Amino acid sequence: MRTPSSSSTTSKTPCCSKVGIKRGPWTPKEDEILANYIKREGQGKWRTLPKRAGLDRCGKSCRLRWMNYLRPCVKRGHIAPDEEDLILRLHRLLGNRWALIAGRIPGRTDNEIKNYWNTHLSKKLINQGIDPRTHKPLNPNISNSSNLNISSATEKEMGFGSRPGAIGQNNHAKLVDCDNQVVNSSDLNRSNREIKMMVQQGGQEKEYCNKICDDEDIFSSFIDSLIDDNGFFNQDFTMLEESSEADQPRCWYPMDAFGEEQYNLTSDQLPRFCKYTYY
DNA sequence: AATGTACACAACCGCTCTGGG
DNA sequence: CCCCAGAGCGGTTGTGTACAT
Repeated sequence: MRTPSSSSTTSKTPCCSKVGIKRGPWTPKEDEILANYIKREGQGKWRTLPKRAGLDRCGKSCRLRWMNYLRPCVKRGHIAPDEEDLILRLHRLLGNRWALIAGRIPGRTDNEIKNYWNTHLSKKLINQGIDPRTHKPLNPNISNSSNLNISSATEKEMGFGSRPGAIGQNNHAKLVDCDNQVVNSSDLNRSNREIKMMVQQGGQEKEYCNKICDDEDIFSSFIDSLIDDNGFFNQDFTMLEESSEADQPRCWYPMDAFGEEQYNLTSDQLPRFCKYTYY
């Protein structure tokens, strides 16, 4: 790890400019002091925490050590195949938003996922002929991604899609914001969270939902739905139908899930994404 | 056995965002 | 509106270790 003599090669001063602040690997004793202090006093006020706890570390270092290593909920060890698949899907949706990705994988930290991505998954994708940044084939001539061992969910397109199967050939969909600008995956948790879905059906573009993602929980559910194999994006849009109850908030759901009968469903019975997609 | 190389991951850095005064 | 401190994020680096020569 870094030693005091190996500090940044730039001329900028490090965050811990104080002489005498210890850097580099944490000792078991330091871990114990930090963990005991946080258990006793709680976390926060990182800048002053080292002094209060009696550590010769900077606040940032303490925070990092706690968040990435000492927290009781941190799960360490081998990344399971299902976790790996989830990381792949989330990265395809969110890009290098490690904290956001980590937030959806219980017990894993952003640092751990970032490291795992850089040391394992990016190389794995490259070996499979996939650009790890775009999740698209490195060689444009290779279009059949089913040979590339990507789950169906990771193939979902956020813009207009035309992938036969999950997205019908004649019905394409895109997510747009309130200005009708296409929302890319990297924009999903940015400032504009009013998203609606535009679906092309029979030559016409229909608006299927809007005003979603007004708060973190709803946005969180929206992300869930995007990465869920059984979620909306895996439905064939040819099966979409609208509720027509005039005096109730209308929402859409895939017909294949409920048949063509009159809907009489509680919110709990609706697909997760649909719960929030009124218009 | 000695040396070199590649890899994994903990830790650091600079930057941005947010909220309070 | 501005300033500042605190917190958090993503990119990068350094070191220990496993493996190859």
